[in-house]
Amino acid sequence: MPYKTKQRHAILDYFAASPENTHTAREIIEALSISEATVFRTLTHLTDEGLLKRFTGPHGSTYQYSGCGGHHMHLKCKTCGVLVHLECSFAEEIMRHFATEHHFALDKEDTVFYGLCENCREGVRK
Amino acid sequence: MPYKTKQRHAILDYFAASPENTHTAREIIEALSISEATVFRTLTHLTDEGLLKRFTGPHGSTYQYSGCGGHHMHLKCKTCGVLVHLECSFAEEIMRHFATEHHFALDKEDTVFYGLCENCREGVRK
DNA sequence: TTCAATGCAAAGCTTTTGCATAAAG
DNA sequence: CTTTATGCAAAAGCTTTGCATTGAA
Repeated sequence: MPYKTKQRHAILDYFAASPENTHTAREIIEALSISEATVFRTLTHLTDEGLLKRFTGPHGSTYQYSGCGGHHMHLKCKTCGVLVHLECSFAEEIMRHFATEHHFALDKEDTVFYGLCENCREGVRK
Repeated sequence: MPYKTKQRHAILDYFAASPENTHTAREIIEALSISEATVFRTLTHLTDEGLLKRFTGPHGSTYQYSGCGGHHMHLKCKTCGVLVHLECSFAEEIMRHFATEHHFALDKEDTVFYGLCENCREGVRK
């Protein structure tokens, strides 16, 4: 089981303070003045434990608070990065469709829908 | 417009030869003996042109042939990496649900469902 | 005391860039 | 002749690892 260290707490608090935003390892390193090694190791642990969600992009990974740890899909806005938790019975419908029609067992945890949220959609129109 | 070079052709042929598989930059570099710089530059160009699809993971990117270039969602198997093109009217239903119920404009091109394909699912059971 | 976590520095990887040369249009 | 592509080597990131030390249980 993980030890309750000052660093681990600081990092988790940082994410919990803005559950709607994603943060990079670099950002944590600079904001909290914790060593690179510790930040990367802790981010990996927290992700493995399900407390954070990791998004891997072309220029490295970003992480986001996932305190709920629920088994559900997510919607992610390509512009502002906000992550919407999809607690919706329609998810089951999607699962069923892929299973019966495409012989594909969807992984809820890992599936992320990408698109534009309401706010950013309006921004585009302007 | 891009020049028709020997290297560009070789790379595109390599992908076209196995449209159902993903390949890494390193693999291309070694298999075709083309310089790193050229491979990365060409992969970027081909992805921008829509001829390849890029998947970014924790340890680098993988690319897959995408000749069809269609506007549809994809299913990707987490185990074998196979990419299934989702040409299915259910996609419209999903779009509509997210738009009306979640005010979210899904991006078909970028949305990838992750899970296990039929073959790999059977493998797990053994 | 025991075992995990930290920090520092060094190393590993993937990917990018500068620049001279070669090839395509 | 003009413009893009190539190759090499160097550099830039992001992330990981080794090792001695610190701190939690």
